[in-house]
Amino acid sequence: MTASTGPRKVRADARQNLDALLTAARTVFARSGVDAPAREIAAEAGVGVGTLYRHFPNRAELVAAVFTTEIDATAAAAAELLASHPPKDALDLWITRFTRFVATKQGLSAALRSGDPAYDALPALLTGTLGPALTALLDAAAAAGDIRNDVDPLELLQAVGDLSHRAPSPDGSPNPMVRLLLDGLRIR
Amino acid sequence: MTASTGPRKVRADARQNLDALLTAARTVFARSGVDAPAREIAAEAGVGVGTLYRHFPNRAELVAAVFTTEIDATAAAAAELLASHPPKDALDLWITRFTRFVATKQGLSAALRSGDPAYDALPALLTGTLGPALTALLDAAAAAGDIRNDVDPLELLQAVGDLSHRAPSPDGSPNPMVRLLLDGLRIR
DNA sequence: CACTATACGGAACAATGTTCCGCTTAAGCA
DNA sequence: TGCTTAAGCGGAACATTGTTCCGTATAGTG
Repeated sequence: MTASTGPRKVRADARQNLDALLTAARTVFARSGVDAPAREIAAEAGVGVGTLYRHFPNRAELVAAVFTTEIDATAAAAAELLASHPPKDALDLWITRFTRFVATKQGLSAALRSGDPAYDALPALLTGTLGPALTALLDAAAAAGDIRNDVDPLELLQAVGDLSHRAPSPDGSPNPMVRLLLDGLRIR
Repeated sequence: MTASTGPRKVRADARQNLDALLTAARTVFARSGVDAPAREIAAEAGVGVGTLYRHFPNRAELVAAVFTTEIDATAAAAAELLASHPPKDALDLWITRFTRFVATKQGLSAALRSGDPAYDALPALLTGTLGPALTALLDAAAAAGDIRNDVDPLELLQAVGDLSHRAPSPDGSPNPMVRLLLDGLRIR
């Protein structure tokens, strides 16, 4: 028995359109990058732009909504990796995964650092859910004496994002510059 | 006696307008960032947009023209630093200088990696003149056994640019993430 | 089945990069 | 010095985009 608070039920067509928009956005982002025109997404969803903006106050919110699931999964992976690998390996593996996530989303990296207020929601999403995950990894590796402990997780997260625009190499090996950055972290 | 090849001399007002545009662009870029509207730059120069586009085929060319001097100076600094410092120090100092240059130009870093074809001229300018400078520094430091020698200078240049968007700290100390990257380079 | 709040579509608006073109004027020449 | 003419100019006009607005359609509710 749901509370009697709701004045009305959400319209069925509204829910459908919302789903259609998310699906369309996923498709279009993959095809044309995160900067794809709103009209293109609306068209792909078979919906007017007005409907798009009714469901998402602006592009950034839509982008955020589309990637939330994947970001949450990435965050969750940190704990799993930590449970099944030595701290340093867990950190490396997780960073590689994060790198691949960013590199895979055309234009995400650029959007993240664009400074364009239209994309304000993205950094918040990333730091909010990935920040704690990375912090856990860094703490564990630092406790094991593998890496220095004077690095701000959020800064590192941002930095790795900055370096992750190149398409990932087919063999799955991480971006060489990210590797360099991680080497800088290591205590030798 | 100049050659008789020139069908006509460049008009005096054209040359003046070009100077005015460069000056105006420098001013506006400093005030509003590299993404400032073309109209704003034209207005600041007291000139129509048509004139702007007559002198520069697109925004990127204008941006490139404005920064060429400074970029050339930065490239030249490499040789000087190499002559007056141990290789490793020269490298550090130069990177710091480059970092400050990028960080100082609002939006330059974003423009560089935007992938927007409108800015294609910028990476070419940077890699073209700064690439050789950095190569010389890396070669010297590698020869001295200070750093690994398996790093692509252009990739490193790009990476440092990617990490240099934050405003430089007032004390002139380099970006911590750039520092980390350089630590990764070092042979310990 | 009627009523109404919700949601919709898409025209309209604003900002921006870039192109076009009729008018102006500096250079070259007599 | 005055003419001719091509170089150069200004800014309106066009195309693309993000976002807002509003008259119309309709799902939920009683």
